[in-house]
Amino acid sequence: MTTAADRVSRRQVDKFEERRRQLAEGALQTLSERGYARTSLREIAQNTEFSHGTLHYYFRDKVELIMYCVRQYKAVCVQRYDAIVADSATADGLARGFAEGLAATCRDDALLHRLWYDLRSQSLFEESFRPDVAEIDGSLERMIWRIVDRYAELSGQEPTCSSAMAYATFDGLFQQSLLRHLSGSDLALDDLRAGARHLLSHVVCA
Amino acid sequence: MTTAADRVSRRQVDKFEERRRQLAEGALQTLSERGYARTSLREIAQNTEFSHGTLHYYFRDKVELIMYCVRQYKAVCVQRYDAIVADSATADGLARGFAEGLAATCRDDALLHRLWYDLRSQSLFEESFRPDVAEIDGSLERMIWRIVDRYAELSGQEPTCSSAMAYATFDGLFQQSLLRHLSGSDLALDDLRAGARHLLSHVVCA
DNA sequence: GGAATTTCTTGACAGTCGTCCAGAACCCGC
DNA sequence: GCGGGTTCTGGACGACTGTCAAGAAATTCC
Repeated sequence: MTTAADRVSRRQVDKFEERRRQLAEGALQTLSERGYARTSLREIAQNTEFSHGTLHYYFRDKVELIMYCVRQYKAVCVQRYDAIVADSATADGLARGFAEGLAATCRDDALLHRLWYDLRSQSLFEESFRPDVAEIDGSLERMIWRIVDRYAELSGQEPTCSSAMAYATFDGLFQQSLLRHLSGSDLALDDLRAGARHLLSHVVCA
Repeated sequence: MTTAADRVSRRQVDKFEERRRQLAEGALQTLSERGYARTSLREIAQNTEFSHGTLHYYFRDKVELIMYCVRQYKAVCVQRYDAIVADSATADGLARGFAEGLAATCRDDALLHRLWYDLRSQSLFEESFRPDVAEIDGSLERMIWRIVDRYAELSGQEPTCSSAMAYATFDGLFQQSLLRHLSGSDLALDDLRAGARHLLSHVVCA
């Protein structure tokens, strides 16, 4: 049964979680504009309607806030491509949809992914970042593998490499494209599209 | 002709440059251990035999020091693989040498390359970093391309992708391997070797 | 409406940061 | 060994950082 105290506590927990989510959303925005190293808690708070003290009411310290943000980022990031897998009936259609999806992500969410690469680099130095970063990396790898696997299936071929390999190469391609796109290159997105399709056709064989 | 003043001035310039190089070397060491965001000028100075004030005698500000370090890193980094190209007489020998070179770099210079990925991420936020980062990225791309091109030549095949594509994928592979290696994975180096050979055989065709 | 609890603000704290500068220490030609 | 230039030191400065706690404000409950 549910006591009155449980109901109260439950609602408080929900409100608490909701505010955490809301604060993390603002933080994610500020972080993606300024980068991890240059963003202070006061700056994050200024882009919300709360004071900097509030951040310490909802998060123990800066690391906990950052990691909460990263996990929130992941949720948005991964599922985008599963619709493409579900909607594509031919290998070529999947390839086209995937390439377009990557280009759209690079164009529309450039700042968020810039932050992702920043935080992944930080995790090379800050061990406390690694578990969450590894988890996101893993879910991205699985996402890429669903694409590759479905592409192989649709084209009646077999993947020629491991999922780790596939993820590493697609990630490298995306990262390089992001760098060029943010540097103002007009060709970056087209090259990303072409590169993705080329890569996809090379990770499978009959 | 060379005047006495010229000789004096010349020697001073040399000494000045030599000390800059020496300070940058120490800075590179400290930076690679702690990362860009966590390394202060005082900390850099403490790992040399000089005081923190000296850094500002030889470098205008922190950015100039960092960029000087990065350029020094580049010089060490690129040429390593050209010997492999020159020494390999067969396609398979080149592939083996290249794969072993990548694994050795990942093992021996992990911290330096961790710093490279850190600084490249920083360049996504700090525009003043971009020219130097882009230049290093370009020289790495050319280095990779010399490998691929020579491999195609030795195996009587043609490259199937652009040099930008080749660099992006090999870089992605290396970066992922570095992350796993630094996280303590024993398989990282072997996977890197295998991945590199696999990738190399797939960027060419008859 | 008043008491209790949650939520939020504000200011302070102890550090650290990059930068600057007055002057000490050193080097070198004369 | 003296003088002038180069090299280096170490302290000071103001700005900024993450963290904390005391209390104001808002909300909730009876």
